[in-house]
Amino acid sequence: MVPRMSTGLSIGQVAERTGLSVHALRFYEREGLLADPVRRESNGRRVYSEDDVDWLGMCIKFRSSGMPLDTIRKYTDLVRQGPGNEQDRLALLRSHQDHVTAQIQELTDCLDVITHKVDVYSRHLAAGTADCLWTTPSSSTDSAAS
Amino acid sequence: MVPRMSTGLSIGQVAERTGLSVHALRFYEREGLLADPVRRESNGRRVYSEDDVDWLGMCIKFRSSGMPLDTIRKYTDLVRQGPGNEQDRLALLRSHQDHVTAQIQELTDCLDVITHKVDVYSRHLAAGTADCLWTTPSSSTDSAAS
DNA sequence: CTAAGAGCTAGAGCGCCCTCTAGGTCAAGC
DNA sequence: GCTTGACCTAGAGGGCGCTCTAGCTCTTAG
Repeated sequence: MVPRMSTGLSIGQVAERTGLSVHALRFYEREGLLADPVRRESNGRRVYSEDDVDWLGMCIKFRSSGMPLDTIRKYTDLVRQGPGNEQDRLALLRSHQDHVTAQIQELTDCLDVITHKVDVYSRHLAAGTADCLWTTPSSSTDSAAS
Repeated sequence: MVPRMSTGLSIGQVAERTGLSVHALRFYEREGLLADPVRRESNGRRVYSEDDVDWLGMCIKFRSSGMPLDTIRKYTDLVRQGPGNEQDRLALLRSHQDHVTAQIQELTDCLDVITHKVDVYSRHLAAGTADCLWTTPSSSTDSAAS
């Protein structure tokens, strides 16, 4: 089943497309993160399909939203096992969805704090570059901005 | 029994309040993340002030929004140096603000992908638990959900 | 014929951020 | 007096996610 011979990509090409390093690609493979085993040329070189690239794209999304490699492997295993475990996949995805949502919330909270500090400093700097204010390096220095 | 004066907290109490471990608190201190040196009792034990706790709270916000310890240390150094470097502090904060904004964007994108997959699986599971569909464990298995 | 360049494997190394251990002090309670 | 528990220091250890090295094979261009 080689749907498209037309696109058989070398590891270097996949690295370029995905932004992952060749090292990372081999590493991901060793770690069992690829849905199906990468084909090899007669000389042993990896040949990636478009599906592989798509899958890697999904892995990258998972990773960049903080899913540990271990969890990606679990998901991959489920998919590899084939039909019948969709509720497990769904549970895993939902769990991650919750996690990402929580992360966004957390970051949004942090952003509020940071933005507030930025505003305080901006205003402080705008209102007189002369440093007549701010004479005490004590507690008020920064906590005023918090 | 350590009901101190209104402000004078042991490392254990600070750990409890902040959620950091006592190890982490000592580690942060070693790493120069505290605005002013922690006071000590005569016996050498740390005594934290409310300001220290506030500062730590800010560090935690920084950390949980992905600021490396190194950057927190730089910020701390600026604050410790006292007035006169507000534009530097502001630059650092703005830079982090951008970073956090980008992270939120990234996570939001990931969440879209994940939510889409969740929807696909939900629909699939809702529409017949019988697994008459989904017969091929080949490419369509998961990429259909992507 | 040679050299460059891409690929291969196995495994070591690294950066970050804690976390834990060893070995000790001190204060309070039984 | 002895144990318990919170604290101390210095430094080792560990998890994660890559990244890099060593030593090799091929293929291709000059």
